[in-house]
Amino acid sequence: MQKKKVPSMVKDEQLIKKRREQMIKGAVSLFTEKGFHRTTTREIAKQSGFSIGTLYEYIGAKEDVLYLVCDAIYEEVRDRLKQYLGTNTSGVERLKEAVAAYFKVIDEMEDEVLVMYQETKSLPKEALKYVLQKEMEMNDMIEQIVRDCVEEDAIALTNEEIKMLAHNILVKGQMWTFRRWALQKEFTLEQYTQLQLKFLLTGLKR
Amino acid sequence: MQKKKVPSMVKDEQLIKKRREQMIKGAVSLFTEKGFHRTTTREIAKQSGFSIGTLYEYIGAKEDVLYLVCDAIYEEVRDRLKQYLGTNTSGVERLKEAVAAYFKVIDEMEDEVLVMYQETKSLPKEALKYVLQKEMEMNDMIEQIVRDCVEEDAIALTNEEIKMLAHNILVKGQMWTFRRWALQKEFTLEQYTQLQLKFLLTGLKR
Amino acid sequence: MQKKKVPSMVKDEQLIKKRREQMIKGAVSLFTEKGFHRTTTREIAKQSGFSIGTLYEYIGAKEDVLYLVCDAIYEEVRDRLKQYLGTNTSGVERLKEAVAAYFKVIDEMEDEVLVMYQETKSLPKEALKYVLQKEMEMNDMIEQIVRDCVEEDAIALTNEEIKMLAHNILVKGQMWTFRRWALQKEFTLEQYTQLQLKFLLTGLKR
Amino acid sequence: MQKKKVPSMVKDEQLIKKRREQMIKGAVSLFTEKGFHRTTTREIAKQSGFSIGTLYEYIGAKEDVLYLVCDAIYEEVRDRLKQYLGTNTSGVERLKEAVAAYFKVIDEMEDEVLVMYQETKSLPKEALKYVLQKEMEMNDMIEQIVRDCVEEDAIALTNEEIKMLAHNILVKGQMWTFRRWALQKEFTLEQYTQLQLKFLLTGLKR
DNA sequence: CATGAATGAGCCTTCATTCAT
DNA sequence: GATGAATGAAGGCTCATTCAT
Repeated sequence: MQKKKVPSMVKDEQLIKKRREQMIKGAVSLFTEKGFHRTTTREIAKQSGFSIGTLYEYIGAKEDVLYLVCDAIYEEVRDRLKQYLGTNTSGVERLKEAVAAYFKVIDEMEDEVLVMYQETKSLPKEALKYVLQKEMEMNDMIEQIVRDCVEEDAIALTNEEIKMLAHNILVKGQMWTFRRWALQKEFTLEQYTQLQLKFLLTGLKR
Repeated sequence: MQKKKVPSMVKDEQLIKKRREQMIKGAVSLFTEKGFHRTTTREIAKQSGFSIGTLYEYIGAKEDVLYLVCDAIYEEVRDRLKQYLGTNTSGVERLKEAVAAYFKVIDEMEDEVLVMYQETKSLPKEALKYVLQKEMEMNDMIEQIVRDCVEEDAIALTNEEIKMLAHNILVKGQMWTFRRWALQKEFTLEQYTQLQLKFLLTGLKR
Repeated sequence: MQKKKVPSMVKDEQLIKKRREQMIKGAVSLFTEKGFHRTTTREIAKQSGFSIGTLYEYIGAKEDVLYLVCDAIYEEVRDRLKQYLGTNTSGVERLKEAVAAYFKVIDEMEDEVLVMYQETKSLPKEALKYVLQKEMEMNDMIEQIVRDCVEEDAIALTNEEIKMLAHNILVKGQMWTFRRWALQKEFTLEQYTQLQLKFLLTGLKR
Repeated sequence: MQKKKVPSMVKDEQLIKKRREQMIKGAVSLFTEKGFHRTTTREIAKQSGFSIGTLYEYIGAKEDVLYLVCDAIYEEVRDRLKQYLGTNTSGVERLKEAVAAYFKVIDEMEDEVLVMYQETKSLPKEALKYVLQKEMEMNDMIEQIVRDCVEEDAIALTNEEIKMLAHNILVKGQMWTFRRWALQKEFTLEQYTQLQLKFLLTGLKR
């Protein structure tokens, strides 16, 4: 699927990038605080450091901001994840490292992930599809890591089980944010990671 | 915490109950389709089968509708769950049955649960607290079932593990709705239940 | 001009009178507190001791309540004034007594007079005319008393002066209510009366 | 007391002033015709020559319009009055001129004064206080003129009498508007002024 | 006669978007 | 490119009035 083209009146690609970065940063903080719908375009413009007129030089509609935000977050989560993913280990160990890395990324980008997670549904259909595809790519990344384990005979899983496991891992990451009101009261990230890994893996080893 | 009193101009308690049931039903279908913020009070009234004026005879503000919806869903999930929970089995078997029952309830109330799940954050602070508490009660219910298993020596878990497991089970139920775009394409409820039970339990047995 | 007919669904004239008295009493207290426009018909009904449905059995529209209130107040002011007006004196003495009596009535009915005074303009045209006519009758009453003085040669005034004096007296009564935030801080009714009489009369005597 | 700050989204102070002047002009004509409560914000916007959206760029709430109107009128009355007040005369003559000037101003601003006079009570509490204070300033202005006469030995009055006289003069000005339905039928402004001056002064001279 | 639930026109206000400067 | 004043559709909510019981 094509990356959605967010329209801009401005030619200078460099400038577009810069302005949109300001925008995303401002928007995330506002969305975190009051959600997408309760945030006005004026507020976004102000928080981004420019006028409402300028905001609309770089987007076509308010929803584009949300799209940009979601897109950027996915990108960053993926990039950071790749960075953390040392490939020097293998088998279950690699899976554990991957999960821990994923959780770490999520924790670092708590607010962003939560926003993305809660507001995605407000995207217009086209954008939603695209973002959902990004989510599936994330899923595929995780799935691949699991699949590697299986192929290395480190664990034995059917194809369906692999898919399910990937979903589970993904959600366990997300729930660290959307259930933080309960989880982060009881566990540190490390505890959370260890416990979840235990639940995830125990019995999976040969 | 006190149940939030939603104000009504109408005195007949019976009627209030009836109208609010209409309201909740209408609202859920709309919230499912377009979300809380994109749904107008006029639409809610119409879908509920009465006028905008009448709607406001039974609520004080739009947010009250959301609260009523969330409250009703929790209540119904809990009631149905209790109904399904046959107490004739014990140990791990009982846990499995409970999880299956819980998943079944979630599946039956898909739309409702999804709405509640996605829109809860739009509640005003007081109402949010109350609803979050309901969520914790659900958590406690699951936790108790797990705890029973542990006390029967059916499984061995630390206190923290019990808590985490309860969270996991709860979320695994919810994700059936909020990831349905992926999960329900690949799995039937039965498959989903079986697979999740397998992941949940394998290795937990003595 | 005809007294405006306020429509009623009820036949029993006795009952109409009773209910409307309740209504006027309730309405005055509410209008005093929040003004005609900010008072709802529901509030009037409640304060009057019956339901909104019953209210509309005795009036045709909200404005009728205001009309009824204004009419009743004029009536009462006039009645009380007549009562106070001992006819045993004559000349300037009688004028002074009349003014003092008038001021006393105003003071006793402060709230009512103020309401009438401030809300009259909200009456529908027809009713306004009628009420304004009542005001003119009041004017005439005062004028007559002044005119008597002149005819008795107690004071010398042209016809125009008589008219103006009547207006002045009337307004001096009303201002005791609508400037009470200033006047009643500085003067008692007695002081106010004495001072105003002095201003009114000094120099008028032969 | 601080002048109430009416909020505006627009930054250009010059523009704010201009728009608010349009607004006040439009609002006065509407309030005169139908009163504050019966006038809608849309009507105000239209009459002012801009859209409802623009109206709200210059005020925070409908009541602000009323406040702006009242404030502006007081200001203008005071300014005009100062202008008319030639200081070349003294004693009773000066008082007479002042009263005549005041009446003239009132007559010129009939509608405005009447509006202010009748709708003041609809102001929110804070604004009401502020406007009442303006009224007291007016009072003080008149009082000072009277006091000057007394100090010049032109007339002899106790302190209380001075205060009362100021109130009387003020009200005699206002009544020219709120009793115009009667007074302006019978008198021209000049006649009214002469007669009132006569009543006011006769006997006050040494 | 009394009641009060139902109605919907209409109000105030917000805010995404445009466009002249 | 940047600005921010202008716009008006649309939303939440109120309340005078009606009418079935």
